[in-house]
Amino acid sequence: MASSRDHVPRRAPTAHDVAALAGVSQSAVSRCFTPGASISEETRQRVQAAAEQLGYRPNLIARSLIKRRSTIVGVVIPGLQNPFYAAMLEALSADLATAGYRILLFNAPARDTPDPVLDEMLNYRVDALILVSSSLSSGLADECQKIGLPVVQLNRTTERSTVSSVVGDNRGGAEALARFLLACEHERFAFIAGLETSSTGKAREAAFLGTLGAAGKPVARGVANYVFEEAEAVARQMLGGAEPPDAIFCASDHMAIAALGVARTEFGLAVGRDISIVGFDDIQMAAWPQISLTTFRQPVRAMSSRAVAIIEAQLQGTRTGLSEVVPGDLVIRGSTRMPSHGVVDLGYERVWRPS
Amino acid sequence: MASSRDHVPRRAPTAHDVAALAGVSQSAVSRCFTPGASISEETRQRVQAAAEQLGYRPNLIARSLIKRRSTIVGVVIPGLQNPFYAAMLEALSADLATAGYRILLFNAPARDTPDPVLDEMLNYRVDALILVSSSLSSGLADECQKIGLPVVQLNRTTERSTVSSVVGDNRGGAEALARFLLACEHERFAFIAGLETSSTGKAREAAFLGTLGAAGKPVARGVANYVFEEAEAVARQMLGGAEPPDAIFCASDHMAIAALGVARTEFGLAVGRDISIVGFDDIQMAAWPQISLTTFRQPVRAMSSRAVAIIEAQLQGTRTGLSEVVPGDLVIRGSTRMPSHGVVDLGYERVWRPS
DNA sequence: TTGAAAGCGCTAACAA
DNA sequence: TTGTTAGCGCTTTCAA
Repeated sequence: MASSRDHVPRRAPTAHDVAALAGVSQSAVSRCFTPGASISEETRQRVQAAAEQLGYRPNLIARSLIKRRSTIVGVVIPGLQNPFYAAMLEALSADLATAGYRILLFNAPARDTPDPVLDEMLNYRVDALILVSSSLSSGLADECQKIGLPVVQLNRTTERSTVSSVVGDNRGGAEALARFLLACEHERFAFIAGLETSSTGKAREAAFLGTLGAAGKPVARGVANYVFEEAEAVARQMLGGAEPPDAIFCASDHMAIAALGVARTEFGLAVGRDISIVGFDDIQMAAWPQISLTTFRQPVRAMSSRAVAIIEAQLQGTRTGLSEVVPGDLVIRGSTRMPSHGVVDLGYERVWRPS
Repeated sequence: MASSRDHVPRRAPTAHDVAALAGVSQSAVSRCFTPGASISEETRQRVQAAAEQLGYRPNLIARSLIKRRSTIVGVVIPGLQNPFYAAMLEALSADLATAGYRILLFNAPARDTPDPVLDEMLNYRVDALILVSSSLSSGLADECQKIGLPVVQLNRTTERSTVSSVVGDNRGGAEALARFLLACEHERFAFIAGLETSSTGKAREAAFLGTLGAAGKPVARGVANYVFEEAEAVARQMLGGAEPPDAIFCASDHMAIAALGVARTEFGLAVGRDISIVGFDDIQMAAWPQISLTTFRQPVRAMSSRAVAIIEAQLQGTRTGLSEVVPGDLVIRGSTRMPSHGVVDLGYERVWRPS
């Protein structure tokens, strides 16, 4: 049997312990670990040696308590199974790290106001909150504003003046897709919606229907809640119907890929000829050769860095309730016909930019 | 100009403020927010009312300091662009939330010992550390053990006795894939490796080469560092060579899908007849009809929950350095030929279980 | 440059 | 059941 002494969990050494060993005051130890502090080279050496010997590491929890800054940002984000969110989290992680922040993560299915969760985050005294595809209740929004906590919604708009938001160009993108499909000379249109409650989804739908309506085209509609399997089911039902659509716009790439699979493998359709299918986001997989999905890009990196920039601005000054729209491109791939005008070849990809 | 008074960020109310308003002691307020504490119904009401009025929320930072428990677990995880890691993070998030923990996230490219990062996490006094596909330096491992901090490596093995680990069945899986490809009567084998330094990758490669070697089959080899584009390049080069392989094992699904795309779209191969391509992980996309990749499954949910269970066990007792292998299945899809024996149809999927 | 002392907001004995 | 009293580990005046 191994010596049980090996397993005794000692408490971590404190600045006090280091001070005692180095023969200095505890505040000297603190100064040694504070960048701009006034401390002699000799003391610093002594302290550093003692700290090393003991394996001392400054307790950031204690520091946060005193400084009233945790350098932690709370990030609330839904379904990482959707590559769009995974990419967004990766971007946020990089941008926040650069700005000197850590992420306290909460990953949960998209809901409108995950209040109990947010309560938790606020109790941890995060320095700011980033809500991806979800929004704040008015009570919580007021509270955040009262204590000066920056909040930015990513991929959701809000009418609350105290909450900032960053979104892709939902209106412009959906309108472009509608015009693009018209340019491809399609006749029977369909839209597969995500969540009924999503401001983002509603904006895309309104712009798509509006543009098509102005051209005198009706649009069939289904709802798939941003769920892959539900999108398959909706597509299956649409394509199996009496007057199947020859152009489908799915509110996200993830759903569009589901529809694509159904059209190709279950209905044997030549996607890009018989039928065009488009999505929204431009996730990584949209560019895979087996997928090759035409879609409107939401520039994840740009959206993330704008969100972080807004937080930093809000943490400095007093400006609040900023709202930004990040523009994107309509990327043309193999899942659609090629229109006769507006196609611009950038070399590594084709985009649609009608005059 | 709006009244500047609107923007004054007041400090958040403390238990002290609540106590003053409610006319009780500060400790009464504390008790009111401590589940099992002894407090009269009347006081609790008064405190609750005051707390509500002020918008009080207990400061968990202060609580952590005193309790020496943060209820935060540090998670270090690489490339969320790889759906395997995104799924793993989602699973960890769910399991840790159930166990009452929050996640302090660090997302960075896979390296062996991201020490500066880990330093940070330890300074935040996380209650435990989960390292996905990366490992601890011996110095840090010792330190963690000294202060009784549970560490578990997920998807990496270790020889350090103080660090626990949870991995999929890398040996068994790679061996099964080798035997499977032999049963499919392939002749010219190739292996596309991930990172040369990954214990997981090495185990897969050794088992694959070993099994094939025992059958007298040589194996061509390339390295793609788990990067999609690199895998495409390696596949392109292999398939364009003099004696192209008719069976390729990629160390991850992500790379296998890259190879699949090249084989299908660039070389016009009938994958599943001319050539078989297999991966490892069974990510969501492997089941997409356009992909349909035969692969060995790493059960993400099971791995995550084992990791969390180990942490909880380690937090309770003294057991340390546990090491678990979570079994998986070889899932047969369209990217391979169908062997003449061992195929078991489960209804929703086919797996390979030779007698 | 240094140390002493007073907290940051809370929990946990200990008395009352 | 309550209030009083020490701290948790650190930063930050303030004197020395």
